[in-house]
Amino acid sequence: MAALVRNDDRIILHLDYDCFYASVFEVEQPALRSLPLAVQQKHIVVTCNYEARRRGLHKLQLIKDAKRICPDVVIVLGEDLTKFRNASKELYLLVRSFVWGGRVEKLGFDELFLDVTEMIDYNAGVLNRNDLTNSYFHLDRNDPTVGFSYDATRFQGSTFPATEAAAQNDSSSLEMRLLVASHLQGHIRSKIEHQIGFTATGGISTSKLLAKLVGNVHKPNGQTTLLPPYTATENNTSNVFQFLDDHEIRKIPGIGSRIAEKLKSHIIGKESVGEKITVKDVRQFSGMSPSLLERILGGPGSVKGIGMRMWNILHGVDSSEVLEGRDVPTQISIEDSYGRLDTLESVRRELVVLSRSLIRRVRTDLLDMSDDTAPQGRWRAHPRTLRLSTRPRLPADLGTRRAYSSNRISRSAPLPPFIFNLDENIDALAVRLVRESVFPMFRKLHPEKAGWNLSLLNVAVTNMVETAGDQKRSSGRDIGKMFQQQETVLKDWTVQEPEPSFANPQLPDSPEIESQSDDGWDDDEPWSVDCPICGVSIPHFAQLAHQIYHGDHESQPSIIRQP
DNA sequence: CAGACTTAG
DNA sequence: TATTCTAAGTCTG
Repeated sequence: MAALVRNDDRIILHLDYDCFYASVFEVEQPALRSLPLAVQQKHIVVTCNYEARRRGLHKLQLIKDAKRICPDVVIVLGEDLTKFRNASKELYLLVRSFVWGGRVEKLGFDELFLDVTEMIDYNAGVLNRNDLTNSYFHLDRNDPTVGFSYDATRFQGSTFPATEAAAQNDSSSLEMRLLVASHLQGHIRSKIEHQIGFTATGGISTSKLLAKLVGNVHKPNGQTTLLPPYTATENNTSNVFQFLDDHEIRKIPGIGSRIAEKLKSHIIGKESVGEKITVKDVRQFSGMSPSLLERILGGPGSVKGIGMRMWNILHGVDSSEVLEGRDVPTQISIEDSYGRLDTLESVRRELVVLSRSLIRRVRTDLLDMSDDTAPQGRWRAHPRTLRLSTRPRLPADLGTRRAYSSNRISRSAPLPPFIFNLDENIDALAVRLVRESVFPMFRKLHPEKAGWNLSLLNVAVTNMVETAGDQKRSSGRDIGKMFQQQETVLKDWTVQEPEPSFANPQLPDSPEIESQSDDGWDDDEPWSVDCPICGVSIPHFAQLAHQIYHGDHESQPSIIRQP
């Protein structure tokens, strides 16, 4: 058997805000707290509060079923994610303010991973073992008045297993470090509740995998610490195996429907329709090994090294790091779904609506307003690529049993830079973007004029290039990368070509674009462009003056962003 | 790189 | 089973 190496030196917290979308409405309108509340997107309940769950509602239920089961349910519309995104950001910033080194990773809108190893090792180190009951947790190394009192003779919240074995008094033991961490977790959850109004569920362990899974044990508004021992000895069984073994494999993070199906059919055979299979079933399967898993799960399209990775996960081993939050996203996308979308004109109308939202989001998420020298805001990054995705409605004929597929198709093209013009109104920018770029891409994706019917449209910007001078992360480290970044940004700024360098996707027979066939983008207004040194938006006529102001790049004549 | 696929909430 | 509205990451051609 391969050696089992578990890394127990890290302390990881997982936080999950309880029924997040519903809670956002409850915080906004506290009267909703005592009522059954469901959040609707299109024809389904995407989430509901616990009062609604008590009455039989659940996630991803049809609205008509929800109303039938619970006629007095309060239904609110949640298709616009803006307020969820804002609440998520506010919570993230609060939590990050507690964690040394800002080691906080977001997973979706409602989950966080915290690497609190340094805080815990420091605080376990200053414990007074003669008076553990009156301990003090230091939230600031340099200011001893910042922190909270706690009782270090007991865990805060619940544990798994529920009853502890013999307590160890050694401050460097894993048990003591986890105990201290459970009090930090409790403090953070209480701040989240009292300062912002959300309850959250917490998990405390030594990896993202175990912290997330163990948090599920007491939901909602609870927290659970996975107790040692994490490795089996002659006398004790490992609590990690104890905990993991009864989990359905599909519930393990990293095992999705695809992998679960493959494992299932290889372990219990093909004709197993609704059956469950647990971690123990897989782990104890005859001949189980990383290489057997590699044979079962490998093959074309699957990730390399998947056998070893799955073997580790099934043994509770996860060495993945808590990644620091990024200050710019890698993509921004807007989508909507439709019951029926089968004419060019309706598609064009919807694409304009989506593009408007997209440009609004690009402005709110990519514009840094905290720079006094740029009153309109300074671009933190420029996306360079535009992507249109659609989901054609499945042919209804023999459609009951079709293979698994994501069923989305997409086309990408360079993003025309005029959308960064802050003086232009968003409606006009959206109409132009659709006319000159998105709609031509649609024609490329669906060359036939009719005969299709779409259930989804998605417009996205990707391929972000960060603006020079935007510190990657507050720590300001990794100077080499910043210079490298600056170099790649500068490379994008070249002397303007006489010809428009990014043409419309070539559709000679497209009547929609023939009116402006040969003047490209730079027909009317001069674009404002962004200085690669300081990021400010410069009108065309002021570029030379701005370059002289910087001196750095005075050797470059007329700079314009190349697609 | 573009496009499909997988996983996640 | 996907259903909603996203976001990230990996693989193949």
